[in-house]
Amino acid sequence: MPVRRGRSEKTTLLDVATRAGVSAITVSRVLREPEKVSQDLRRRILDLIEDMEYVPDQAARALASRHNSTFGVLVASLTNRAFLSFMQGIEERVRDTSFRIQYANTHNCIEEEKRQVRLLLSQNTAGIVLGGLEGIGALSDLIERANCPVVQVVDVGLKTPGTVIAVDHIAAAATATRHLLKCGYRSIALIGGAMDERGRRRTQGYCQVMQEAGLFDENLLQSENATTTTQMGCRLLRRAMKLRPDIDATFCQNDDLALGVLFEAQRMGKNVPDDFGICGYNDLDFASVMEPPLTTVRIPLFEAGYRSADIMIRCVEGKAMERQVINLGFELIERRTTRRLPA
Amino acid sequence: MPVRRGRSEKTTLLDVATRAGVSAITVSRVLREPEKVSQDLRRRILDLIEDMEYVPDQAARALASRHNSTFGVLVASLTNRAFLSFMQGIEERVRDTSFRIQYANTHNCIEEEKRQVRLLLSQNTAGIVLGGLEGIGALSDLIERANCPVVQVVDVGLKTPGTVIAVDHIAAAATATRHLLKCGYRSIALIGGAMDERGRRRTQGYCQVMQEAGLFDENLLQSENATTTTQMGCRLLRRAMKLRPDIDATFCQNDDLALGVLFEAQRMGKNVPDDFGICGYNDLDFASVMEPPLTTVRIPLFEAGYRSADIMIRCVEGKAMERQVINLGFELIERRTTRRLPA
DNA sequence: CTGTTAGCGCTTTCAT
DNA sequence: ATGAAAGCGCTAACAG
Repeated sequence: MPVRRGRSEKTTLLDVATRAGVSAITVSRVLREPEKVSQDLRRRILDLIEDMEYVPDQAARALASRHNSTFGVLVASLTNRAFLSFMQGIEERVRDTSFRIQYANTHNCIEEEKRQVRLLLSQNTAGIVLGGLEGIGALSDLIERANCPVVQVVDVGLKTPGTVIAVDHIAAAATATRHLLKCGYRSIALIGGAMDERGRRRTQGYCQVMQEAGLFDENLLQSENATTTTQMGCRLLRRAMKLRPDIDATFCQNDDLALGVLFEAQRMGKNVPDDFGICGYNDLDFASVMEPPLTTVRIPLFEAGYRSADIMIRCVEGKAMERQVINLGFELIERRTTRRLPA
Repeated sequence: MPVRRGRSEKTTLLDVATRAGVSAITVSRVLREPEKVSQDLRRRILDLIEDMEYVPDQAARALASRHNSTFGVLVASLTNRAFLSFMQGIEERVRDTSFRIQYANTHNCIEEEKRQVRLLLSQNTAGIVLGGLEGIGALSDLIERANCPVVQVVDVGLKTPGTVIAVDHIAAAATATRHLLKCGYRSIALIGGAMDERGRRRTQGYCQVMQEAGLFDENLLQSENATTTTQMGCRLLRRAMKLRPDIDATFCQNDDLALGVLFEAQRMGKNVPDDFGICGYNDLDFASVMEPPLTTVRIPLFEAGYRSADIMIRCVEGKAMERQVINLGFELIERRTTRRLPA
């Protein structure tokens, strides 16, 4: 390494102990079980630690104790705004604790998921959060054998060991589609992104409702297996209109897409919501202030992250919990990219 | 811990060595310096490793070698889309290497920055990336003493030790403002977000140009010291118009804000770009497909992330480099939220 | 090319 | 309430 070496060899526990005239273990205790050390001594050592700028070596700690204080957070992709909310939730809960977070991105690849989970497990990670991964099935063996809490954010009804924060994408998508029907739209296109588990479930919810209504048509399904973007929304709407020029509404699998659809619809000279309805998904920040404001389905992703972290922390701290399944629910937020329901 | 214990004690290097009838160090070598072990033996051991599902213990490795294979990435906040691009760049470069990434969020707090950097340094982190932090000055001591590469993404002209990826926010903001003036707008408001270092510099660039033009007015400055959102864009435009109803253009410090300004301007019945010009910042994904498409300044954040990681990796791999300063530049992208320049 | 010895910095376990 | 001894799983340094 071409890099300048730190000038001072770093301070160790022993250095502090020697200076304090005690043995290493006492200093160690001050840090981890302060109540087991007498007032005076404790204070003296604490001062010394500050003075000497002693910082414990996590590697040594992890090796000796076989416990690690980092949580592993695995998500399928970093590109999506939805994941940002999720990560923010985790962050918020972990903040001001001594836990650290290691994020990894599996790029929607099952092999990579396995590799990463195996890696985390072998490092005595304090806990693992799996957000929106693909290989639920493939992972269950690993998860069962885990000796740390594993929290997964997955769709309702998917079987998996470990604690589950569930989101019901099928029901949410069905609700959105049904809403569009109630508003009187008939040719409702589905504008979608990545065909991961969640995407497939949303598609399924949409298809069920459309079939029941006798309005299903494959040509109404437009998606690209990639991260959703506003640009993609524009592109997919154009593509859909070519196949079915009579389309009078879209259910978009993400508000990003919906934003694109709105702009593209404006370019096409359509009047939203009278001629053309739009329903989004996720209630991203801009949804409420678009013109017109976007009707969308809100999934509490921040909360999902927050509670994932909370579960891990409680578990590690011994405030145990049985394996549990938490359903976060969803909410249809009716704004003005869809017509008022006929009275 | 209430959690089920892993059934098998985990396999160690020694286990593999014993089974192979060699000493531990040989197995260790197979993993780290395979060329130093004979073909046959190497293959035999590799098979065994696979068979026994041996995964090296990173903590032990880090402790023994005093090297850690994770990079620390410190950013001021996770909420901003700009950081997402940056993180994606890092991710892309680190992908398919054996390095791991540990992100931390300093919540725009200098104390927290110090704490985190100190922590990373004490853990023999392989490298550190500091993205858009506040305490450049406060950190320089720590950075100088670092024994690993430290890459900072900061504004041009800020003095700091370590390698720097520089962005010239003053010049970029000045260019944007000048463009609006050239288009013939006169009452140009500044719509801003977090007053961190970058924000202040952008403001500075704007102020300089407006002052030179004799058009500066404090009432044209509208900002909230918080993460930019589309909603904030709407709010700030309304606020600005109250103070200066004659505003005919805005320079927004983020495209998020610009999106909000566009919607709000539409609600006010303004005609963009004829009555009202908008210039954004960052060229986020939706900028090119808005209606009308957004004039904005592109800062290559993905590239900043990619190159940060690249520098660290090269440095660690010994393909050394002197401390360097890389200026990524910026680009004004003229679209249609600003009038055509008079010919 | 392979092995021996020592020890990274901390915590565990058992004593006092 | 404090300490001594041992060792976590691995790699550095030196031998052969």
